Amino acid sequence: MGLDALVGHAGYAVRRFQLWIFQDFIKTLAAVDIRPTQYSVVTVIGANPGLTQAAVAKRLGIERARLVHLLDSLEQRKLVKRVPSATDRRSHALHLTAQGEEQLRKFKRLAAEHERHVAEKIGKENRERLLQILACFT
Amino acid sequence: MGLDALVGHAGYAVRRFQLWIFQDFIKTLAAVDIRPTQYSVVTVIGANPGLTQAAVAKRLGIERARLVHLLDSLEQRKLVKRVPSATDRRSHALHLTAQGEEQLRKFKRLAAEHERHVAEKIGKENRERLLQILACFT
DNA sequence: TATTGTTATACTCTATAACTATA
DNA sequence: TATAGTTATAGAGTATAACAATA
Repeated sequence: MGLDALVGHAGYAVRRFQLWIFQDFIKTLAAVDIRPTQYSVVTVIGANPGLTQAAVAKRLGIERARLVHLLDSLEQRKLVKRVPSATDRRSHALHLTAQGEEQLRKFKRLAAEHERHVAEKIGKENRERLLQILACFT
Repeated sequence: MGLDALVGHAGYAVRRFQLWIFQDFIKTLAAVDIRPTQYSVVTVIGANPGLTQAAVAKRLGIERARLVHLLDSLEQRKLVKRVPSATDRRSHALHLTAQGEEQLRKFKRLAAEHERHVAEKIGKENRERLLQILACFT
């Protein structure tokens, strides 16, 4: 069975690849129950303590409304905390808890393992090339 | 604001790229009201008339249950028809209508235009490299 | 007036399970 | 018993709009 025009479409290949990569990520981090979006949120807060919700949402391309629920869940799990902002009473400063910092190190180790799966799948050099080509989207 | 570990993750870049590419596809084909998944279904049926629903679903990595609704919509729009199979009364042979064939040519012209947008965004050679790297996922 | 976080709604997509009619 | 198509449901993800508190 032929795919005809789909073979020449970057979007089709990228979509299939993205599905594979997310499935592997979810499986590799299943023991800590962290999904790709959760990982991106915890990582960005860990690297930039004190950010507002609006700033995180904008940087990661997530809707503000969706981030509310993501943070609710992460806060319940004691990984993240919302601290009242000192300068703007509308906004929250986001921080990792001590437990969040500790867990993040574990998440990163597992994410690195996932990344090795990617390298095995498409080749180490191809993975590097891919990151270079798509650097403008990060 | 830094992304920390996210910068080195292929999955993050691929996800952001995929969102961009789908948005451009949807916008470029808005005049004919065709989304990426619909395009992939019509294209595969056009290139392989007579396929069963199960075969299309498996080839494109779509759930059988979801394909039912996709085909309902495409059939209502007179682009696709379900023909009773001659050999297996459980299954349908999928075909494009005459109108479907005609419309598909228009879809392909617009999809090619979208593909040029991709080439402009990441560069012609990078697009080629990307297709080569991800060929194993099609 | 505009922005922050929140709530609510709707629609798409994904993942299942179960049903029917066939094989 | 297994498979093809269908129906139904639940959970993510996306896209909006609107609201209260605050700037």
